[in-house]
Amino acid sequence: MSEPPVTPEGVENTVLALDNQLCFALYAANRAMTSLYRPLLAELGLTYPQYLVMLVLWEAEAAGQEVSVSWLGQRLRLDSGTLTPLLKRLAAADLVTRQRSGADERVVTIALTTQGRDLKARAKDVPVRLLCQSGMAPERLQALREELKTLLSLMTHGGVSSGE
Amino acid sequence: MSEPPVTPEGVENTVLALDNQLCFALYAANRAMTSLYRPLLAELGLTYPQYLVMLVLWEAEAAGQEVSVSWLGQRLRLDSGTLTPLLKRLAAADLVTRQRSGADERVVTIALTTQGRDLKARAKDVPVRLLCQSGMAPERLQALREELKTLLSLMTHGGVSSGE
DNA sequence: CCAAAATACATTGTGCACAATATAATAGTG
DNA sequence: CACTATTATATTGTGCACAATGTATTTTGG
Repeated sequence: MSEPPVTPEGVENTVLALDNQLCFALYAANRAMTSLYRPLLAELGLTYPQYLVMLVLWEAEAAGQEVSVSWLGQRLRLDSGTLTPLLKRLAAADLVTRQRSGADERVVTIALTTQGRDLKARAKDVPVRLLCQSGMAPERLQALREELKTLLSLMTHGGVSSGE
Repeated sequence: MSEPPVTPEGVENTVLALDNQLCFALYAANRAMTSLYRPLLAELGLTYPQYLVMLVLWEAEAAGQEVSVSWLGQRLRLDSGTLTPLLKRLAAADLVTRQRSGADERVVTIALTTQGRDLKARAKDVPVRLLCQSGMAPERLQALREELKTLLSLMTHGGVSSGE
């Protein structure tokens, strides 16, 4: 499509051009997506990261899985510095309870309250409403999601041929 | 591939499953990407959003474009609440200058310092170093980037055929 | 059993994002 | 020209992210 640049400045200008950066496409798309979610989640009284936590909790409950802070962190790739205050806000909103595990006093177990459980039904149509707003074909969105998951696993588990 | 769920709970569990969310793939991939950038950008003394601002400034300078805060905001889709403190930090690091425009006292013009200009050469290999770490084929990364840009424009301009 | 290492969570501090609001300068209207 | 609306940036407040550190609780090895 475009001629390869020949001067050093040309190389820099092409390589460093904002529109050529996958990272910026990712960054901008993520913020745009979050902005679309914001009004829908506001109806539920949730921020976007809080919504993700609730998704995990609903899923865990359906699977009979007990949830600790660290388990949540592994699932969402977030640490206690993010989760602790977030979970305190969810607890203040009466959506979850936080209590020290009896078996291991270091562990804090997160459980849904009745209100937190009931929110699941109201959240059910959020994903569909949102994907409609995106206006992209479902198969294409699904393909994009799988590509992102591939990229994520490559980026987090150290690329193609790391012997590790 | 997977059987469609028949019970209401099954529908909820499928639709709300974390791994089925494009938004989470986007959110997680974006944070993973930023984490890969962090150590590279730390060598330059930049955070990731600061790096994006520098990309825009380098590009604008090459094009002879004068840069205001609002122009930066349009390019990066960020508002003054984010940019003002960020630009003050870049100015404190002596990478940019901020001064009121003579023609219109409302406008703050952002310009590169010599140090800010020189940083471009050191940043040149950052994108390549990063994409190598991702371990995904360049054409595939490029295709993913274009899909994200399409999604972004659909989400922000609300539909396919924005004549704009 | 006891000291040292590991684990789980909490806290602190910095830097975004973004909504809401404030302030100042300019443009538009009668 | 006075008045209003608009525009550009700044400020304030909330909520993430994440590095670094702290603290309490197991676990492990001798």
